This record gives sequence, C-alpha cells and structure tokens, in this order.
Amino acid sequence: MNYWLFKTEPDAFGIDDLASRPEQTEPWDGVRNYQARNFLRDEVKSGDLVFIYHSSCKEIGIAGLAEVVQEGYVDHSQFDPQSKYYDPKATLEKPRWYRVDVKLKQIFPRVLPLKTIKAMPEITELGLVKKGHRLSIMPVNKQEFDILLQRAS
DNA sequence: GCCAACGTTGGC
DNA sequence: GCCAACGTTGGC
Repeated sequence: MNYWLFKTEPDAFGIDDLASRPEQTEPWDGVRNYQARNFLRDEVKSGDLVFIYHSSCKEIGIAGLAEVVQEGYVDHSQFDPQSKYYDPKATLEKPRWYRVDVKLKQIFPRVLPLKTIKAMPEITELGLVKKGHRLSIMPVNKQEFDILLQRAS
C-alpha cells in the first residue's frame, strides 16, 4: 500500500465537494503534468490512502483523507474539444493523460496548515516542504504519513 | 539536443 | 499582485 497527497483548489473542488456525495466516488481528472501522470497511471493503486490538500485558498493545508477506489484509467476529457482539459495531441490510440477515482474517508477537525507542516522537524521528505513543491500528485512515505495523520486527527 | 522565451503554479 | 521555481515550447 502506498500513500499520496493530492492537491486541489477548494474554490473549484475541495474536501466539502468530496463530502457532499459520500456514496459516490469522484474522478480526479484534469492532471496535465507528466510526472503526476506517471504516478496516476503506474503507481496509484486501489486501497492507497490520499491526503487531500487545499492550495491557493484561505486555509492552505491538508484538509482530509481519501481512499483510491479506482486506479489509473484514461482521462477522457483530453479528447473533448469542449473541455478545458482538451489536449489536441492526445489520441485514442495513444492517450496522454490518466486519472483515478477516490472516495472520502475523513474530514479532519481542522485543516492541518502548511505552516505547521513546514515547522514539523520530522517532516523532511514530503514534496510540500522540499524544493520541487509544485507537483499536484506526490508520494508520502509511510513514516511521515503516520505522523501527519496523527497530528491532523 | 540545447536553451531562451514563455507560461503556470502557488505561497505570500 | 508579486515573483520564485519550475515545466513546456519551439527555433536552430
């Protein structure tokens, strides 16, 4: 089992949107970054646990926990000219972009702020606190996942 | 394949 | 709105 952190902008789609339809799964689509794509296509597996991270908003930080319920499959928005995620270079034979479905597990009592995470001496490997912090899908190692989960709960 | 120019992300 | 830190594009 692997652990991940997915970013989202809550003004567009946040943890409350995940929560509003608890019986359904939500597609994590629109990821258009190759490194993140590789994770979604090859490494994110059913049953993996995912921190939901809110970015570009008032309360920046980890807002809750979700579980992967459908692992990597082709993101069809890449073929749709009407979609803002349309990619003219993608073809049905050679799709470029993939997505997964997740289901909400838990909303944390309060958002665990980025500031707090950065101040935690145990958290050194997490992509958020390292240089290349712009990736929208990033792995979290088990040790740091456990520490963050405990701190957030 | 190099790299300058340009675009995007995302915290502040 | 600023700007650092990337990622992507395209000419050569």
